[in-house]
Amino acid sequence: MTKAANSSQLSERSLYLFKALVEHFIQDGAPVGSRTLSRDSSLNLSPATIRNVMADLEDFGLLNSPHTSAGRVPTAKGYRLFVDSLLRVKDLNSLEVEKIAKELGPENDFKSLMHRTSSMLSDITQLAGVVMLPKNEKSTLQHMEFVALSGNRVLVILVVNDREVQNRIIHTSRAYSTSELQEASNYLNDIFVGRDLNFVRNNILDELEKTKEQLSRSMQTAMEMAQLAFDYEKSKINNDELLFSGETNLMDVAELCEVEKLKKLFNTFNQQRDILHLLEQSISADGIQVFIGEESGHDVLDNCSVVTSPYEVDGKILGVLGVIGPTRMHYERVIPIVDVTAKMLGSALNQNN
Amino acid sequence: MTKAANSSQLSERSLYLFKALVEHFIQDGAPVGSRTLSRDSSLNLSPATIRNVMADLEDFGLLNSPHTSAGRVPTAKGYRLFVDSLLRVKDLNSLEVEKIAKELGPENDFKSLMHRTSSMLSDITQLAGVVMLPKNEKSTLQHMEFVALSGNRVLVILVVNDREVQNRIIHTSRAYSTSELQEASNYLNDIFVGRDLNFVRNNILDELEKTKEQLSRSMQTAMEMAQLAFDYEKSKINNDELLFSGETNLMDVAELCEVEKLKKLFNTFNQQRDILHLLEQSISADGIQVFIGEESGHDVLDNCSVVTSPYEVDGKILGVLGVIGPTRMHYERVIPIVDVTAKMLGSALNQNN
DNA sequence: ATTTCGCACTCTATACCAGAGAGCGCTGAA
DNA sequence: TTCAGCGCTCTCTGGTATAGAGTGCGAAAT
Repeated sequence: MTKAANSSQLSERSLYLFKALVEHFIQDGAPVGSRTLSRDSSLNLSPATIRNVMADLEDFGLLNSPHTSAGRVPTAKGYRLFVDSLLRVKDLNSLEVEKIAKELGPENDFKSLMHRTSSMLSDITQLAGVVMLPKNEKSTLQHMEFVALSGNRVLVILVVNDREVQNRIIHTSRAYSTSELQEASNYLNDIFVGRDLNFVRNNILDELEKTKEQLSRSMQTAMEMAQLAFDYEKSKINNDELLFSGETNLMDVAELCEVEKLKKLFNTFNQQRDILHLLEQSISADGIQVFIGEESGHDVLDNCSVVTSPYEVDGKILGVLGVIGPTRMHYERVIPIVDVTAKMLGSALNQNN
Repeated sequence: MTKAANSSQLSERSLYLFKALVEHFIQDGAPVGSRTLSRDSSLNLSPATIRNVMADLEDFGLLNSPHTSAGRVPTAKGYRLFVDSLLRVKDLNSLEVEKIAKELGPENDFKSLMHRTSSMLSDITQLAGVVMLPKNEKSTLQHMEFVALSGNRVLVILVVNDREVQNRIIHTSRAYSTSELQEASNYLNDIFVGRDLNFVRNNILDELEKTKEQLSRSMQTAMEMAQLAFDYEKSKINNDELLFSGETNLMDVAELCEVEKLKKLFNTFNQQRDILHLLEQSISADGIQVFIGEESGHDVLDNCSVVTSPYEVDGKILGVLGVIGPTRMHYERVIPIVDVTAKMLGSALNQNN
């Protein structure tokens, strides 16, 4: 064992070679051997020397041989070191920045802005993009409205958080006139606008009791109707919190070209649970985060890395976006892309909503 | 050449054997040879005889040998004959019908009803489900509403066709009060409710001119605002006309286990164009339709069949739904499933909206 | 002490070959 | 008309040989 390995501290040269190896592997995808590295790295070292160094790196758990006589491949720990300490992030060229800016223009409404962000991410990186929608825990009622439909049905529209419009149809026991519904919504708006949605939900009944005497019979029914609407709102699970794009790009990635793996991965995307969990980890940490392969704890992501960044408006984090690709991705490009996109989405949301 | 081949009319027996062969192939996916067929078919014929029959069937273009000495496989034409004339559709067992009915219960709103339909189709068939949303050519304005938001923004809500809620945010030059907006929407509702959306779009300006004198200045601005909203509505392309589910199920299908094919197929799904075109063909024909493999003209669907049925409310066809799977699918099961689903979706829409 | 060279060894990928098995078409007999 | 038999074709499987890439280690060189 060489000095480097004993000192539990890798030499400058070892790190340099390690970096070269990782870059080479990211480029080619093939395990890289001593000879290749000797040829390509600017240090003039013989393959034999490099073999010694690589043996050290393997002792440190940074490298790994798929089998006795293949080249070496970075481990998850190796990628970690690479991403955290060795990686030199490239600046995006102005053309790319421009493209991002164009996609995230202010002429989009909220939902389509999110969609565009996701598909733009996948497009520009040629990997899979994902955007986590803001969690609507702190939903504030902005406006509510009833519209009479045919056949004893009433359309309830809720405007929430200055941005989101929810609607559902409820069936009522009798038909309501437009003016009745107008009256009802005016009354409810007066009381509840600006309040938290949970508060509204919990207090509709109380309010109903409190004002029972002074309300006309028709108004009471209207209130009950509103309650119905909110009960629904409660039961409605937010099952489309994640937007994916470009999953098919992952089919081009050599590491994932087995149908079995792809199926598992795609199913994970569809279930959303695991990915959601992963993204939620990143919502608290600020700035770019990189999850590498098995690190994440989800074995479906074995050969995958996830690069995420929260996006925020007025310093308040709304959600997380990111890119999913093979561990062997071009971090130096993907990281700034995710970074810039998060910032631009933030400012687009700011001026737009 | 035997008599059967000359008479340009296949014998009863030939057809029986053909049917047996197709069923066998659908079951196993492996080319089926004369011996197998001799063993499994209830006719007691020797492999040699069956070989003669199979040769006839091949002359008719119904069968095909992948290579000299494999079994036979049905051609597209063969599937066509099978589906059109030989197939005996199974009745669904009550359990399955129940399951479909449960998923399409009336407690769903329009959009989620469509989603459920699609995912139910894929779930029950273990193939990919697709639902084409109603084309909104004949959109009738049901109600419109303006809601003031912060910062000179106004939320415009359109209720269309007794069912669909559209909304967008427009930026205005000044802030409007709630009562101003109320007044504006009342006015516009009076004029335009029940009219076609295109009519509204085209006549807003006229109406504005006509009533210029009698309107207050603020009302005029409100009208302009409405026009803005409708201009947007026009530019908004309907890019989510198709809902897919269970694409990953196709990964289990042996015929499609090559990554390249899958990628092409998935990309086709994402582009929607080709599939949309296919489904539109089926909207005019009433009842179940089966597109088999290359027949459809889209070579991505080489090994795929598409089973579709339009769904209707009050005898008016709203859209099309269906299942996409390998040519080698269990038609006798899939066809009634699609059929029943279309009918149930129709009645769910009827009582629901 | 570090670097390098040389050599033996290991593992993979590829091609090639042989034998088995499945299936076909054809012919001639029942 | 049916069917048994025969020769032929094609695929699949497993075994073997070979080339290539890369390692590890000891000895020589710097």
